[in-house]
Amino acid sequence: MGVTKSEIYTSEQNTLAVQLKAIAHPARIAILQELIKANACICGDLVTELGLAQATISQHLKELKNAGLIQGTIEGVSICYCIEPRAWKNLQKELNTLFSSFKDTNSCC
Amino acid sequence: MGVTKSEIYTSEQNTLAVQLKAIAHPARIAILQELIKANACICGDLVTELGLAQATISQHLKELKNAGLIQGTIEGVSICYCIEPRAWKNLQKELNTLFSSFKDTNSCC
DNA sequence: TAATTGTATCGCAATATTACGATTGATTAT
DNA sequence: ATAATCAATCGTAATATTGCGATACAATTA
Repeated sequence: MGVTKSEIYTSEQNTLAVQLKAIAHPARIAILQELIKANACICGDLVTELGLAQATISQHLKELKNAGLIQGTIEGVSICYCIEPRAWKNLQKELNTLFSSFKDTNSCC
Repeated sequence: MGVTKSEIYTSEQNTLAVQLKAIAHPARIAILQELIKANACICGDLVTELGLAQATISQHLKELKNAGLIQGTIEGVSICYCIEPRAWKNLQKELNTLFSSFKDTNSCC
């Protein structure tokens, strides 16, 4: 017990949950905003930008990468991170579908 | 250690993370979709609808309520849940801001 | 080759989450 | 009042997350 019962949900619900969980942390939100703001790839500046240890940042980057939301390419000594456009837009679409499926006509509470 | 360092982030980043975490679980996504689909308040049908124990559903509902995304009103013996329109639309707006702040012009990776 | 630099991984401790049975609390019906 | 019904809470077990120091790895530079 204590483990999410993924098998009782649709794959859409599961994947949406996984991607949402990836961005549901202030550090990872901050990282994504930095990547967007830079409008370019960012290498190791994230460690100095946020107030977290290098190991912690690396772990957050790994989770964002696992969720497919960012990508990293080797750029000499360092590694270049940026948004993965396809997954980003896809998540945006999924969220938009979910949120706009609610019509405010049922004010029954 | 092991606790999120909320103090190093902006309040916007923190509240967005809290609300995202609330919907970042397949059971809670399913609950929200049920509430929306019913286009009306739903009482205890959620337990039979999803395959989870009553205590578990109640706990998920509590988390959604804590995040302000749903509201429950007493309806006789049972309790009526529905989307909280204001918080729902606000989160939609926040997410739209985040997602559309990314312009796909920086294909440098 | 050796030193340097930037990043990933390991191992650990603290805390949070998930799920559920059992119980409690509140409201309606008998 | 008593029983029935529905939901919240408690307690507990299993697992996941968060953060970081220490270390390992990879690529460049001296």
